[in-house]
Amino acid sequence: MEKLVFILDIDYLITKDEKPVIRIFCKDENGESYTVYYKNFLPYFYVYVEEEKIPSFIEKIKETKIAGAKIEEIEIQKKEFLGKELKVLKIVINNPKKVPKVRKYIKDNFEEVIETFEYDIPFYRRFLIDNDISPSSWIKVVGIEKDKKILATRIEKIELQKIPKMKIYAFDIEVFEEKNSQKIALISIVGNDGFKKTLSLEFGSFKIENCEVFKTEKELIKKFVDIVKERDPDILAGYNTDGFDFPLLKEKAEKYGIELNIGKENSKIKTVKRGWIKTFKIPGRVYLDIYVYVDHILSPTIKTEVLTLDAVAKEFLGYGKKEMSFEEMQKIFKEGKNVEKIIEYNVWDCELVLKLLEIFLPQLISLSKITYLSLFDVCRNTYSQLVEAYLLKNAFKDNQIAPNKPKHEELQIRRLKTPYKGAFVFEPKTGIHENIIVFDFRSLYPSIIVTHNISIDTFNCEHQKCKEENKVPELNYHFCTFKKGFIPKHLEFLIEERAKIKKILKNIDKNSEEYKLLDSFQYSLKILANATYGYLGYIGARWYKRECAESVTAFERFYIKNISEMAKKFNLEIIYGDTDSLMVSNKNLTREQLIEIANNFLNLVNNSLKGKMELEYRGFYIRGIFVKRREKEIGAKKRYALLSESNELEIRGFETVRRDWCKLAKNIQRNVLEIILKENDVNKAIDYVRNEINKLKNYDFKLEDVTIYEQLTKDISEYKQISPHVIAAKKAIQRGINLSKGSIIPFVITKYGSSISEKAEYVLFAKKEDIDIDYYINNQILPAALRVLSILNISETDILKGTKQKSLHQFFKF
DNA sequence: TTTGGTGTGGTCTGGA
DNA sequence: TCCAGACCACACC
Repeated sequence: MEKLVFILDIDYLITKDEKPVIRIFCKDENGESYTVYYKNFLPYFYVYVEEEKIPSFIEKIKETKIAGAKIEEIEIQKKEFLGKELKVLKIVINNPKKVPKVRKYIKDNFEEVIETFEYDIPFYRRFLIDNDISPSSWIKVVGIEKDKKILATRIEKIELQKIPKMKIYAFDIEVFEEKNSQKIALISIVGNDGFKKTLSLEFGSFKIENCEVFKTEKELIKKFVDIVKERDPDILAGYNTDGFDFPLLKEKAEKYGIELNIGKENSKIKTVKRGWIKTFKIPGRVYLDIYVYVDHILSPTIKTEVLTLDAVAKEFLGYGKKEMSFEEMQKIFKEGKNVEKIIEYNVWDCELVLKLLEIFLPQLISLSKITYLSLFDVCRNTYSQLVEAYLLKNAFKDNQIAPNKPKHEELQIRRLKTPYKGAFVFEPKTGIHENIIVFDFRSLYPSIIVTHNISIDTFNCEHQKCKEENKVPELNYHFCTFKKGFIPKHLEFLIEERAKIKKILKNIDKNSEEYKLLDSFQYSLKILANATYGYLGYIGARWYKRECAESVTAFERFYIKNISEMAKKFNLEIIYGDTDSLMVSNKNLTREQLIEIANNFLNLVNNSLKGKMELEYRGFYIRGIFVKRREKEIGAKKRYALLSESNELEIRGFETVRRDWCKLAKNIQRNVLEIILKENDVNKAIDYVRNEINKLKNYDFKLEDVTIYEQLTKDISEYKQISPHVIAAKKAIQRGINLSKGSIIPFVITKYGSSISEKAEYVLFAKKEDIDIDYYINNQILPAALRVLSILNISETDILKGTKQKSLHQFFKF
């Protein structure tokens, strides 16, 4: 028979005779689930042996058992390794689990073995790569079917864009804390098929639809297991379920002797260690913890400073969680009144996860298609791992051998290298400027890599021509111009695919499914393209090449300085610029004149740029402010605010956009910027700040307004300098709060203590009366406000004592 | 074993 | 007591 199916998850089994069977969980067009078994694929790795000793080496290892594994086949292959041809032996063995041992044995026991390669690629990925099958795509399976199980004799990839309807379920657990013990009080499960259920322990009496009450945790967990098995979702998702819900569920299940066999075919969940992070595999289902995806991939591109479900939902959906504090919830549990409210809250969390998944799943699927990683892996990987997976898959296609991951020793060497010189940042012209035009290079780093063919295999080639025509500025490096490098080749593919998709997107309905899918695809391509430069300089990378990363920034400096010189020739004054952007202005020109000149400049620049390089017009700004560095006369880089023509403020670097300043100071600074840039009214700004300070003095504020958030970036014992947030954390830990490396500490500064650190207190244990008003005036509000106002010659005294109005007309032209 | 370098600014720390 | 430098967090691109 023949069957068209969509791959959801993939793993393998080992038969009794120690042979692997690839197992693919999938769905057909009608939404029916199938499991495909495929036996015709064996694990292997490569051995690089001194050429003249190849025959004798083969003789020695052939037909022997090594480290308990059988060698099935040895094949001599010609491959390419970092630009050089390499003759290697492909060693095929019977059992994927034995690959590390066999490899180690061969490496350790045969002198003629120079190196071993590709021994650490997970078997499921090896299968996909070698057969050019991407997960999250359609395949045609040929074989014998019985009870939705297919024993496949052949598997072929099929190009098809659509995605079958999937059964997606989200779950969430709430706990009840009592006498140092934690009980699972509630589990809600919500599906995209309309299924909705809450399992609850007994708390007083309440009646609510779709809720089932249990006397014990044990019964409750059992029911959870039953529901998952019975509803049989394709995808099971949650928010921070790797870190909280599943570890708790596992602990309790073990305690009560319940089997968490919620996988397909009754298989049990497995704990998987990824580095020092634990996660859980549910065989046959796609288990996604979207918090991990947000944390690893989305966090740098989103605005919110905390990654709670509430904040992330607000950013992507426009609405957040239902309101309920932990304390309130515990009180409700304890008193057994109003439990409905918690159930509603808990179910809503699941709904949010489902809603977020509508946005994230297409992205995950796209990334999975590009990298050949499973959805499970894509969801939990970091940038470097995504880039590496993409390169790994393409290495096979190009007959390249992948470099090995650096071992401990190599890592040490790489770590010790001093950082290389990075991007160029202009010193801003301080003050308020009017009529500002901003340009930036479109995807600068990817463009440089492609245009200058920056790659390990093209680095410092022998050709004289390349030395002359593709030399790196400031450095004694050059890159080959005859042969396309491995990295630029595949980076260019990403850029071009993205351009194609963006073109298509222009002509389709923004609300259509197709648009969402393609838009996610182009976004995924962008993520990978932008991460490639960083990957080259990442010490943990297989394709690490410091000189390549160094060359990219050298070209960056060359280009940005070049165009700034050209801009000057056009009578454009350089206000500021950072890495790939340039801000220009000219006091003596009108808006229209300026835009015309800018266009001429842009044309000239783009005509002179080659390859993928392109300068873009980002926008015209009515006004902008650039401030000075603290106690210094020079302009502060990376701190400015621009007012766009649509009257919106774009604020960069200021305290307003930082997490480690209290809301009060941040709001005041933002409003000062608004008043200055929009209304041009300095006196109003001064009055405003003075008034806010008075409000503070009168205790007219909320505790959350004065809360400062800072992260514990290391283990608490590792701190050499005890900062306020560290003290606050220490105090909180003593009082039983669970805080560790990675926690974000909300704290306030109180009156009690001599140093600021001593005065720091975890916000939960502070009251309004404890607040050190002077600290907030002198160390929060005033610095934040004066950062902006001092550029207009306003001083602390002007705000605190000054009653006379400043005449400031000289700063503005009307 | 959490892509890169550049940059600002607060607080602490220890020696003058 | 003062101050420079170290430490630390977080932003920009």
